[in-house]
Amino acid sequence: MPHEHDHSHDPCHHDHSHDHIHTHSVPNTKDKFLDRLKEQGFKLTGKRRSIVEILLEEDRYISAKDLLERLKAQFPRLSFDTVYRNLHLLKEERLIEESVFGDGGSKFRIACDTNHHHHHFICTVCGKTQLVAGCPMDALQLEAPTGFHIETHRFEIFGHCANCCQSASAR
Amino acid sequence: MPHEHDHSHDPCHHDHSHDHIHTHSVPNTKDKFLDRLKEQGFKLTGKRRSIVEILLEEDRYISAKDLLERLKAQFPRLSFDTVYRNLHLLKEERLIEESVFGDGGSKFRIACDTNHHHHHFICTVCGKTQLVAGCPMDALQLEAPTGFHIETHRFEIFGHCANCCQSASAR
DNA sequence: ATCAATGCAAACCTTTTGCACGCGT
DNA sequence: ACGCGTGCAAAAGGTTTGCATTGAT
Repeated sequence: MPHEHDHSHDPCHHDHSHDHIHTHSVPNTKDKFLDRLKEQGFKLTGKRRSIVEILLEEDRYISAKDLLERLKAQFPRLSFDTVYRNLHLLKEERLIEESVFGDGGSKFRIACDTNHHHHHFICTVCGKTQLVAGCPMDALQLEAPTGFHIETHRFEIFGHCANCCQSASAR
Repeated sequence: MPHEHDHSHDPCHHDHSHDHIHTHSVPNTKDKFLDRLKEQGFKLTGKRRSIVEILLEEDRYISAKDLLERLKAQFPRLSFDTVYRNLHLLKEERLIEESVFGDGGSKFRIACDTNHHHHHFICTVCGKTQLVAGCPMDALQLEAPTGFHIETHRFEIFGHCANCCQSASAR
């Protein structure tokens, strides 16, 4: 199982520019993501590449369904199972972020920053996000209830982004 | 449709103590909830009563499934559809709160306070909650991205409550 | 008597799983 | 050649809906 490779990161790693150059090309970032997978011993299949590429291009929260739809153009026989399997893999490798939305459905976006803890403004129309400055766990000087052991927290601000506000008023 | 009754609240409303007195009786609160439904023109069926009662007794986040299970004792032929229909109704009337948990499943709890905005510490084991003092939207002096129109936010702190910490270490 | 509430069954949607085959390494 | 990755099909959850019946008012 490739998952079990050690997580020490290769300090001497350069970005190689090769194949698959896209319109909205994201210079080295893409390779950084793919290399990370390779380091971990995962195979770089065309589908896996494309999922990373699309998520990078989109740069917003997107559902498995929408993602599959985009991928179908390239891989007509692709189905949900593979998409989910890859999304789970990418999430475990911390290359993407998942958020469960109000309707109970999950959406995924490329990791904004693999190192820093952060929260998002999220546009409920298009899924675009923007970073929130600060974290409530620091800002609120809260003391946990006696004996309560904090594991995680969730903080998200939902609304319409500038673009989607426009289109809404232009209606 | 009773839903369409006006939402002006009756200023002169007293709690009547009648039928259905329970072990963990929650004095007037229960009637307050039921009266609210009656005011809105909804029928007070046995099932609806019981759902409110159970949610009041539990006083924690509980899944539709767990709720159904508890109700089955009293109403063996009760099924999910009715539970969900009632949960939706209660949510619309703001008598209960819903939260989508990490696994994508919804859980419900009796409304803590119909008037005040609040956030929760939530025990991921038993669902018990405790109020968080303050709201990140106030604490963080954040300015929304230009043109971003904030609609809602979500802030929840997950972990193990004192009780569930104990049982875990007692293992 | 009326109309909301319920039971039943079935549909729906998202996500997951088993298994045999295909493909990246 | 090895073993992960994939397609297919099917199952699994959780939630919703249509319709006829029951029941609260």
